[in-house]
Amino acid sequence: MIAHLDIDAFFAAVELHRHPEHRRKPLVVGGDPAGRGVVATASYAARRFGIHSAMSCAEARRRCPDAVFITPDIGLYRQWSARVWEVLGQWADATEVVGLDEGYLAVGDADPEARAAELQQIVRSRMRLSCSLGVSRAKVVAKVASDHRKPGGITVVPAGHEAEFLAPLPLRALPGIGPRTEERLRAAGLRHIGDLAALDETHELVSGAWGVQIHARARGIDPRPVETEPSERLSVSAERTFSEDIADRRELERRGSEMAARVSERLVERARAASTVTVKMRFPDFCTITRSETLGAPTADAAEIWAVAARLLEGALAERPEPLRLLGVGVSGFDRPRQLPLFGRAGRPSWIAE
DNA sequence: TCTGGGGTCCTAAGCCTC
DNA sequence: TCTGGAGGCTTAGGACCC
Repeated sequence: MIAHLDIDAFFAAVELHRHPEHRRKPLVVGGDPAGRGVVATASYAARRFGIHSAMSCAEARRRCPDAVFITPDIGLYRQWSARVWEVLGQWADATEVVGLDEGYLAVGDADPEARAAELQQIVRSRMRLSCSLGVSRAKVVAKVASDHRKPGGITVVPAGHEAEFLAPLPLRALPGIGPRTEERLRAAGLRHIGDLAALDETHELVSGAWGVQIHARARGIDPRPVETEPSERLSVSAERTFSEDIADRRELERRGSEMAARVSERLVERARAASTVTVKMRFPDFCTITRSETLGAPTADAAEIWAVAARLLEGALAERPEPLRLLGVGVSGFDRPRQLPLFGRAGRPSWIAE
């Protein structure tokens, strides 16, 4: 059996350990409520005001002017997360960490209820954190189940009852169905996961690789194992939403070249070079476009990455000469470098040709 | 007054090669 | 030499996730 463990309001819970004086107050971890930030995590006290993840902080403050707002400290959450999964790793046959606050554990077939309670107790006693667990034969069902009784709940779906468990739940409860897909499915008259599961395999909505997969998952079929090896990263990027839209080209170039330098640093840290450069631009109306170019040879050099990105930015702004709300620089298409940089000059790894 | 940042995966069109 | 299909690559965008 596979358990999905999800730490309840993780960022907020860590902040409450650091700031016990806020324990009784609604707490929001996220951006500046006076700026363009959004809510990363809201404590359960804040959720009672209708505040939830991804809501703009300005809206959150409107809903609860007395809430305490805290800027996320990702480094701290990483440390906590690493400790949680280190502890859990000693108690499960295998663990797969997904993000900072959740993951899967292989827990064997004997008394899953007791195993889940044991894991929950370990997180509570060793880390003083509350978590919810879902246990099932199928990964996707375990994930949905962990969300079923939050916070602090345990839901075990016995083998053979996966489809039955999923059937009455709303479409959005199934991972992979976001607002757009829900809208499409609802337009076709579907309301619950069971409606999707009941579609004939030949139905147009469940055609294509994605359709076949979501159809299988709706029926509780998910053969993915617990993956203990973290997958290789496929892209690296840096982006920034500006506090005010920027029209000035020189300012955009300054910000963009900084992002290229950050991306380059991260490539060098990982001893990687990339062959595709992408720039992302978001205009004041929130319309977002990307432009990318694939180079003849992979690079990790900040100046080279920025030279390509700047050209793409220039081209896009020639087509649409408007201020930018967001600018991003990213790279993908990784290649192992020919050799590791032993004595490379700062900002210019040694494997880049002079 | 809305709407982050860093990712992955899928699809589709256009182009190229075999 | 022309045609057409298959399939890969590049590019762009969309959707989704934590």
